[in-house]
Amino acid sequence: MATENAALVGFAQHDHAACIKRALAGAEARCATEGFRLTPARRKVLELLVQSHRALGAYAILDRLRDTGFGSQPPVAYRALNFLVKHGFAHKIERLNAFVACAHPGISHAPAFMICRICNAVAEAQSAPAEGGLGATARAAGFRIEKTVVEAEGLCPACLEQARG
Amino acid sequence: MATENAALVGFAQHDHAACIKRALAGAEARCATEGFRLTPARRKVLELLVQSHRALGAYAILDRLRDTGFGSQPPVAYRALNFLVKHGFAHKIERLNAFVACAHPGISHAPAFMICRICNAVAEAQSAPAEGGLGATARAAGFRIEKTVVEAEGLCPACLEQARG
DNA sequence: ACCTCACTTGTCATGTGATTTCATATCAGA
DNA sequence: TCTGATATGAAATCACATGACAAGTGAGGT
Repeated sequence: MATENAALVGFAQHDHAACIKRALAGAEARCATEGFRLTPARRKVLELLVQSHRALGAYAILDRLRDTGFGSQPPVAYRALNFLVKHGFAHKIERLNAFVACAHPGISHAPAFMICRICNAVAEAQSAPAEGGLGATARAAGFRIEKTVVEAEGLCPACLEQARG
Repeated sequence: MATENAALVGFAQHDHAACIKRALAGAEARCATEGFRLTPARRKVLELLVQSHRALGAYAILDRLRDTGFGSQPPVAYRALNFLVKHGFAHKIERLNAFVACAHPGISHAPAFMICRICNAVAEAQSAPAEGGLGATARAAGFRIEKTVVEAEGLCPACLEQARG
């Protein structure tokens, strides 16, 4: 049953098994068409991220890689993560020094994140700070924005409920 | 002459000596009225941050502290930095794992930062992501935002000019 | 003046995150 | 098949951050 594999994404339940499959298939397809090499290590790291559906530190990923027979030195994880981030399959959460699978792969991207400070669940949303007040400030200052990090910290619905308990 | 001490703040020149004095006096005043203890170590760290007027890593601060006769273990720096951040005298730049003095102390705060990827200069602006699209998304998702991190990376005016050269 | 409680400091030890370096292996295209 | 670009493995090292504990300092009550 789908509910057995249900997990948290964007703070809502969903069919997780299908979602993992879809994400990996999508990544494979895009790598094929764009000429990227989704090697076993990279694929495995993406799978780990999608599977856990939360922010994972590089060393947590490394542990899981080791258990699966891959190399166990930090660069193994970091190289795969860098590849995934570079091509938009994953994002780094600066606040947590951790990584999440991208929730909207393929779509143009100025991601914003909501991070629960209790359970560390992460939901991805869209943002466009460079088009708002910050963009105007930057233009006025002569600063050219190339990339933005937007991360909101707070309480996810579940932990909020818990806290009210 | 003021220009001798001129330095970068918000990508613009200014009278740095006066600015340092003002920042420290302001912090002292606020600590006095609110009952915080601006101890020598804390004051020194704030001074270092204001003086350098850029993002400093905790260990860079620690080095300077050591040279000035303070303790030389990491917690010395981190404790002072935590105090300063907690009370709004400084901010952490998540992207750089570094700290800057607050440019608008006392004023209510949802800071946004512009970070030059070449020279690491940092300018502080105001933001209100929780009141824009992200706020709406969060409300819809049932997420309660408590704090936001907004950091734009790009090129400051000087480095942009350099790059065009 | 003295006590006491809360807070601050100093230091050691350790945990966590990330990169440099160099040798080796694999793949795609000439 | 050669070659250049890219990917991997492994060792070492660097950078960032916290836990734990003992000792010192300050403000308020008695």
